[in-house]
Amino acid sequence: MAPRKIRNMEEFAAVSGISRPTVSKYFNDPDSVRRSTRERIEQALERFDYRPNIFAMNQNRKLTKNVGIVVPYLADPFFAEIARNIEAKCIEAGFRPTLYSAYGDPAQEAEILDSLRALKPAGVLLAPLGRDSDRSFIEKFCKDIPTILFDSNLEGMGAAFVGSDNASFIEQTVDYLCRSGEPPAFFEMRHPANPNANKRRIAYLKKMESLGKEPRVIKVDGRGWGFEEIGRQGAFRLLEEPRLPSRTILCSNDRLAIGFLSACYEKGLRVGLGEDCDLRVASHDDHPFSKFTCPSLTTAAHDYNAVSNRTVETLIELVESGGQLKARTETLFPARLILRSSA
Amino acid sequence: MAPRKIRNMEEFAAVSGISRPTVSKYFNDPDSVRRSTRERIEQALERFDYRPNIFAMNQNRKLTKNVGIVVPYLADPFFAEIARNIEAKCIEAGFRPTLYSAYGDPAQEAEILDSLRALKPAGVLLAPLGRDSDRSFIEKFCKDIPTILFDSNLEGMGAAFVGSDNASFIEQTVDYLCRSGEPPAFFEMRHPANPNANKRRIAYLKKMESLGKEPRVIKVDGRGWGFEEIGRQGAFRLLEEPRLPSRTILCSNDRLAIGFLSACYEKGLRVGLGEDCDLRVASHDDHPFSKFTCPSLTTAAHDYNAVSNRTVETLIELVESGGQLKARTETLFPARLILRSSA
DNA sequence: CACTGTTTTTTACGCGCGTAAAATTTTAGT
DNA sequence: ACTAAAATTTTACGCGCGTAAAAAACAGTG
Repeated sequence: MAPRKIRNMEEFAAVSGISRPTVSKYFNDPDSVRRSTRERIEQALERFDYRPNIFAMNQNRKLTKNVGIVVPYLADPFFAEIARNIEAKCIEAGFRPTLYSAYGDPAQEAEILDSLRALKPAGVLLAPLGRDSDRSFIEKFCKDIPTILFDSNLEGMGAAFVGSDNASFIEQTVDYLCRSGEPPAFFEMRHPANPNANKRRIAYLKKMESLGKEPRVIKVDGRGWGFEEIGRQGAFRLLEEPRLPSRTILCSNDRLAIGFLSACYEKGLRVGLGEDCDLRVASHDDHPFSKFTCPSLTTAAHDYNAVSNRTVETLIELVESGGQLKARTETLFPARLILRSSA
Repeated sequence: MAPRKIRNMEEFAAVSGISRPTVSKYFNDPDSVRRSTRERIEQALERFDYRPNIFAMNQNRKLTKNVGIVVPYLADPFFAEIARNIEAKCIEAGFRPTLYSAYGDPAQEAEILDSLRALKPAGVLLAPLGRDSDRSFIEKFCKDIPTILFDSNLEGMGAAFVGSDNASFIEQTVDYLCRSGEPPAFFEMRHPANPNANKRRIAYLKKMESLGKEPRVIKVDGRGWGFEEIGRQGAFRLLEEPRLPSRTILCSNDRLAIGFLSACYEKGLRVGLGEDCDLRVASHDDHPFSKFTCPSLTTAAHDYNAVSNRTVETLIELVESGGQLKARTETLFPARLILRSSA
């Protein structure tokens, strides 16, 4: 017998000896049909390879299984890594995630959300651009589509926020640096796009104060998402000055630090915590490459796994409660200090 | 007057005073309707914000504007970067690209292609996993769906292949290294997943022979996509041996080189081309971070722009010719040598 | 003006499935 | 064996749009 091509659910229902609406119910949720029915469908599924037409499925469904994951810049390994985690967990939970990147452009971010709207997603996991985002646009979007913010928070928007506790990052790095040597100066971009950067600066100032040390903030110019180059140029300018504010530099994030280290190397400066070293450099994020910098970077790590787990768990809650949570929650995971050679 | 919500094309056609089929034609291709008609539609489009329902659109359309972009590992900045380029160019050309990553897993690659099939894409741009790919599966897919391979070739599959000329990479780096010092040993993974790696080894052997130099291939163990770590561990083992095959190391790709450099740094070896240096290290790909390694990496750069342009151009040809090209073409772009400090 | 070829509109149908309501069967419980 | 509850099937409709075919409007000729 030649198992002819199954063209639609009608035909598949026929060959499996079940009515089409029940088959439809099965594909919507396999556990919503009787066990014996389910087995019969799955047997038929092995003999004939049939998949429901996605477009027809979603056309009339109130709620799809689509999930949009939106990040600000996918070519940044940090976001690539967290997107990878979240994507895997969405699939595990039975969703159909699709990945989008705004590539630093607010117009593209808005365009993504607009086309996402058309996909009737069960939920959207959004790591917004931050300062550059069109806030009122995003606010409107969050009201229409169940959205969870992650990584960077926009006050009050979305059903929940899941991210890392910036204060915890700073407290651990500053604490360690102060215990082990000279108090750090804080190295950051003058106009950071990401709100986390501001939280980190504030946390730095507060922590230094609580330790009774004088804070020093170094602001470097530069725009866009080429953080390494910005850190590098900023380091060159800083290192040309007659006196450094401190011989211990705490970068706002690892990508700046990567650039900073490359400038130090080029200048012939030794970075590390030995007596013979000229500088100590530490940072935050535990960027996938921070293990391979020269020297390897002392940093504070995100709990990637916890953030992505919690984000997807919250998504599931949100979907199951019909797109509305009782209250907007903000979950912040603490950092883990990673001691390497640079400080 | 309160412009009430437009629910569907029917209503939009009514308020714009045009028949629905004509409106449908407009959305399919704005130039397919009379100029005056087009203007009337576009005026109405400004007064009422209406977007056709994607699911309903694609359900009956023979050919959608969807394009799938599939890469083997999106958290690898090289693929993130090329995906970014290709995505932008697809949008420019009027397609709706969606990005997928197999994350090194052949099962996931197959799953992506399967779900892509359901999206009736106008075309698929596929950078396959390579050695790990389920070849017969991909072959079947290419027969059903217009597919263009990029970055890494699978003999005879797809309508065309666009990538970089591995021989050109090797010839330039080997040539330069031989002119400027000791001939290089070639450093690679024992079981590279990517077919480009094999082409590079073969090109290395050939080029060395043509220069009358003795080739030396160093193979390091390790699996998966953590190339930096593999390069690093391989370097440690290599550097422990009493004698190196050469004091000039040519890595198969930049990510291995990044790991190699980090091992050198940790061992206290100076890498560069000065008299006082212990080693020279060069590589291939011009990875986004290769500018920031210590020392900065001498490498051969892909012509990202040419590859992504040509890929999308070929896609357009393919779509316009109805999913079939006269002959399968293979386009290879030469490398550009980037001289930095490591060699 | 009639004549011809091209757009546009009208009309009509179908895509593949979700889903609601009513009729029927199965299951669980006593 | 009987009954209420749960699951399934039947029936029927509609989603929003693509698209083919026929009719009508239009533009360009002589």
